[in-house]
Amino acid sequence: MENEKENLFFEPHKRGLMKTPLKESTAANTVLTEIQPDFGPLTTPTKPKEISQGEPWTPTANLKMLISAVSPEIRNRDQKRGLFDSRNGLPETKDCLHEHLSGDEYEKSQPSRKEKSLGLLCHKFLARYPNYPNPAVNNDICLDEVAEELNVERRRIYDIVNVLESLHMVSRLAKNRYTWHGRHNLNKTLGTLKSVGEENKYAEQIMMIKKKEYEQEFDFSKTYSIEDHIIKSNTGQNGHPDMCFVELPGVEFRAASVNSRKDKSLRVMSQKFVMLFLVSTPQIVSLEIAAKILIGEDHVEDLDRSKFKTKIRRLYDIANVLSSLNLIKKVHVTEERGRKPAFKWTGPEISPSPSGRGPVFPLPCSDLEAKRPSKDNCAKNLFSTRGKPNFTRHPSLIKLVKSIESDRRKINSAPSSPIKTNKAESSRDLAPFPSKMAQLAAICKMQLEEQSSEPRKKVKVQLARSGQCKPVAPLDTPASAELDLTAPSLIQPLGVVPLLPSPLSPAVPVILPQAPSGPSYAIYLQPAHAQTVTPPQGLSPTPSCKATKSKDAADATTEKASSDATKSGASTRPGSLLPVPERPGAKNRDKEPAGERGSKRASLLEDSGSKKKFKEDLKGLENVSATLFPSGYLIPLTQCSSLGAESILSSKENSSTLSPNHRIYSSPITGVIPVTSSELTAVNFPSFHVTPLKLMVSPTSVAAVPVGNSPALTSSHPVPVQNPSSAIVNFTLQHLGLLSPSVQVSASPGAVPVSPRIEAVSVISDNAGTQQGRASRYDSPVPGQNQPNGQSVAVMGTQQPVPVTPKGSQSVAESFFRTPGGPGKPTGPSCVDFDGANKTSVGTLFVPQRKLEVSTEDVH
DNA sequence: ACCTCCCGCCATGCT
DNA sequence: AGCATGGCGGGAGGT
Repeated sequence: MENEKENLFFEPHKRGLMKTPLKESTAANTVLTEIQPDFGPLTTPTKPKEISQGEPWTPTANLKMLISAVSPEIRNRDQKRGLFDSRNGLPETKDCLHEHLSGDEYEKSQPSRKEKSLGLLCHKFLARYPNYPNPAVNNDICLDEVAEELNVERRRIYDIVNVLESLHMVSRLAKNRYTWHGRHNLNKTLGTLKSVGEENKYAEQIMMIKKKEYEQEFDFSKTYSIEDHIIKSNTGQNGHPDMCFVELPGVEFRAASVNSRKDKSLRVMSQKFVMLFLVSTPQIVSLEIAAKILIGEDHVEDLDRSKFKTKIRRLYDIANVLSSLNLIKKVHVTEERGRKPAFKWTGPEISPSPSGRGPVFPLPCSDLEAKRPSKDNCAKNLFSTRGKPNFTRHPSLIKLVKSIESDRRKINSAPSSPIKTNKAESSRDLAPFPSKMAQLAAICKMQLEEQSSEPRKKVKVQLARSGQCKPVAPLDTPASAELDLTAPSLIQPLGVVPLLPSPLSPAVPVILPQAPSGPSYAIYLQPAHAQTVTPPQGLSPTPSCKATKSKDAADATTEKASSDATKSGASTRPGSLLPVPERPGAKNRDKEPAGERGSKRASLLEDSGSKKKFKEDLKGLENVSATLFPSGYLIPLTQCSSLGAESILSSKENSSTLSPNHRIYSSPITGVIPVTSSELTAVNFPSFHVTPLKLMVSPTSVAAVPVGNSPALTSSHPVPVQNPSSAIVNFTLQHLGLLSPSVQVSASPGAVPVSPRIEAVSVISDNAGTQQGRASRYDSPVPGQNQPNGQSVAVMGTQQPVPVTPKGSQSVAESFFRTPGGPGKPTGPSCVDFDGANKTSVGTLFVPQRKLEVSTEDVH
């Protein structure tokens, strides 16, 4: 066991699969083995089981730290008890103990509760895998095995995996299997989450709650109602509550989200919880506030105690895992009332829309539910649609998303279902889609903004980039490497890019630029359409894309496209996937399945009418461009139209496989990127200083990150986009008005002058270089692999909660988000409401925060 | 007495 | 029916 470390990348499950989950007693032996050696020095209570894991990847630093943090107490106890032998080879001892000991003794001997804590368990779990796994290696995780090895019930593993999944550190492959991604996508994910959090106005909500509390202290009970309303409205509208799982672009998260319950709490709660940290200025979030916000809908005050308590319990679970990841640490906030447990973000600073623009997009659940028959209601409990319809996203979007998800699920989820071979595939298939949408949306925004100023080229570039990024980052190792290379150059990426292509090309053999991408997209989209029934425009985004593509490409048949896409996916993976020996067949299967999926979907949905619908829709929309982005993802279409379409296509393609081409394009894109950032900024943070940074970042991200998706964009745009036309317009206008400067800036990332005002705020004087530096800060264990994404780390200066502009920004945002799903209808009215709400909220924002004294005490 | 949160029942969903 | 997931909250360990 010990030897295992040998490999740089070990395979997670080296062991045979044993199914039986053992309980501690039984499994004890096994378990012990597993634990890492790293601890060595420490007496880690836990079992050292496998040493192997630790080393290769991350420098064990993380583990050590974690362990040290966690374990000291435990160790001591353990030692006392003698139960643990943390050292290796002890398992036996343990067993003996058990056997010998009689009831009481035995029990005593058993690990104390702490030893069984989720946090510790999580450390053990994490210790098994490198932070930056080699994509080439098989990184599958067998839950049963892990449970056995760690000697815990499977239920606990689910808790961990669910949280990790929310961060896209793992993704579900199949029934009992997950794929370990490590921190490769972490920054990107965080960036996306931040963007989404901003969209949801979490910061505002937090302030409101604090304010409320503050008032309460003074017995201003009345304020509650008002505030509550506000909160509710925000939540609902913004969609927090509604939000479903936020998916990232590249990584194959799609798979992860597959499960039926996907949207449920733990995962979503985890993401929301993280969002709170990313959005709040002090980056300290108390459990109480988090619980209130997460509960959202319910009247905060009214919350039943039980519900509140339950929420808190869950938050502890999540916090334990996040703590193990070193993303947060426990602290206490002292307020007038007293000390409250809270957590402080200790993870990397994230720029709102770090690298990717498009990758992420939150899935809207609530609305869809209603509309959709689908069983999976996103939020059964938490987000309950019930309370209010919240949605950040338009119904149409939601529908799309759901449909997509459902498809995915069907495809992926089947527990028994064969494992998806490569992430690449799956990710490409599914992931791209969403991300693309997001990207598109972002692009559109950009375009809109830029319209005035800049030409489409940028747009295209961006698109291309986005496309590229996604595919590349997650999957291909090589890509990542390349990316890394690129990163340095940042702005100059262009030059770099070219290089990449060649390397990539090998990896992604077949990928035809457009063909692959096109098809794949189409596939996804269609289903949605079909299922959704939705309005043509709104839903069709994907389809539209296809349509566009098809148009561009000469209407390749969807089927072909799908097939191509599949192929491409397969091709893409190669590099990354290789590792998995077993699966050669599987891969094929997977591929095929994908193809099938695509074909099915396509055939079913697309062919039947989706395409036609799309076209029609498009026509209706008028412009092709519009069409492309049907639902608003791409909203900007009109303006972008010609360009947009192309860009879209390219992006899609890129995303899927084209990496090479895309990359190439992307380089140019750099310019593009900026735009994205601007968009993001505009949307989310118009007021915030972020913008500048973003700009900076974006380039970097682009260059650096293969993934390319701009989470921010995605997040922000995705939902909103739906009604492209109106919404977009509004956006644009607003942005221009508010953001214009930023926008411009973004537009010309490198050279372009920054908008004066914003700039000042952001102070981005740093240029690309800065970006990079920041970005990497956090992780770097594995240089090469590190994230390609590289989100820009742009750190924003301080963020202030509510800058002056908030209102405008909000309104804008709202419009996006809100956009009524209806394809045709832009969301006028709804928006209004929001605005009102928002404004209110805005006012609220200023609410005095309480003084929080944070005593950073570490817990554990 | 309160904070944490483990534990495992049992609902949910898929096969 | 059987199995995989995972919501949920009782109640116990810690402090």
